[in-house]
Amino acid sequence: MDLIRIYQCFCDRTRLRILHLLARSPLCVCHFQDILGEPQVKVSKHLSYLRSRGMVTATRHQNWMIYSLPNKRSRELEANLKCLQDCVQSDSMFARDLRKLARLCQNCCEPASVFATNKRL
Amino acid sequence: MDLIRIYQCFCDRTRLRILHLLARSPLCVCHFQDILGEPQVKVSKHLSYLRSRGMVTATRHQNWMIYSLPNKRSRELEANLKCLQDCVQSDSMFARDLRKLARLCQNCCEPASVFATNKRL
DNA sequence: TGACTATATTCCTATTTGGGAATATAGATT
DNA sequence: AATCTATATTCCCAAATAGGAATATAGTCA
Repeated sequence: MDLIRIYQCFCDRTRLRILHLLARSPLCVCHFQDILGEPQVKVSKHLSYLRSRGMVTATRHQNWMIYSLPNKRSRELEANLKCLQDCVQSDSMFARDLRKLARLCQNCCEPASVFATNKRL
Repeated sequence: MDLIRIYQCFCDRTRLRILHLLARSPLCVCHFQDILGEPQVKVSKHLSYLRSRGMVTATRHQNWMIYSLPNKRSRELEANLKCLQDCVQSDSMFARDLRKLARLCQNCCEPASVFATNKRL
C-alpha cells in the first residue's frame, strides 16, 4: 500500500468518514447510509473505490456486504489511521458519526454479532 | 486549514516531495526543478496549487520566489507533516531528494543566506 | 417461482486534475 | 532601453473524479 494511494483515499470527505468509522468496527453499506446520511449509490461507489485500492476488504454475509479495514496494514496506513484519529478529535461531524455508530450498536446487538441475523439492522 | 484540504495537497507525488523538502528548508522554484528533476511549469503549478490552498507561503526575493511552510500551522497540518516524515523514512526517492537538498546547500551557502545573492544558486 | 432486500453497476454529466507548449511578467543587469 | 533570469500564466488536451438516475445482481423468504 503506497503512500500516495493512502492520501488519495483520504482526500474525500465521505471516504474519510467511512474510514474513520471502519477504524472502530466492520460495517455494512446500510450502516454507512444511516450514519452518513448519504444515498446508497454514493456510499457504494466510495466503498468500491476504497476496495479497488486495497484500503478496505469486503465479505458477503447473507444479503450484506461487510466492509473492514484490512487485517494486515502497512506501517504507512497504520500511521495515517492513527494520525486521522488524532486530527479528528475536535471535529463535530466525525464525533457525530461515532455517536450514531454507538446508537446503532445499541439498537441491534454487540459488534461481534451484528451480522448474525438477517433482520434489518 | 481543514483536514480534507491537507489530504488533497498530499495526494500527488510531486506535491508530496515538495512538502517533504519544505519541511527542511524554505526553497525557491529552481531548487525544486533541480532536486525533483521536473520542468519549471510543473513545479510552478504545483506550488501555486499548494499556495492557493494555504499550504505554503511565498515571498519574492529579487528574482526568486521563496516558498515556505506557513509559520502558523494547524494541529492537523503539524500532525500530518510529522506522519509524513515517519512514513517516508524508508523511501528511496524521498531520501534521494534530501541528499540532493544537502548537496545544494553545500554548493551555495548556509540555508539562512541562500538567498542573499543574486547569482544562480 | 415471485417478491423483497441489500448492494453493485451502468450511463450520463459536470468538474477537477495533471501536464506540456507557448507566452507573459517582474526584477536585475548591461 | 535592451536583455537576461526566474517564475507565473494561458491555452490546450486527456484523464480522473464525483454524483445522480436507472438498472442489474445476488441472496432471502413466502
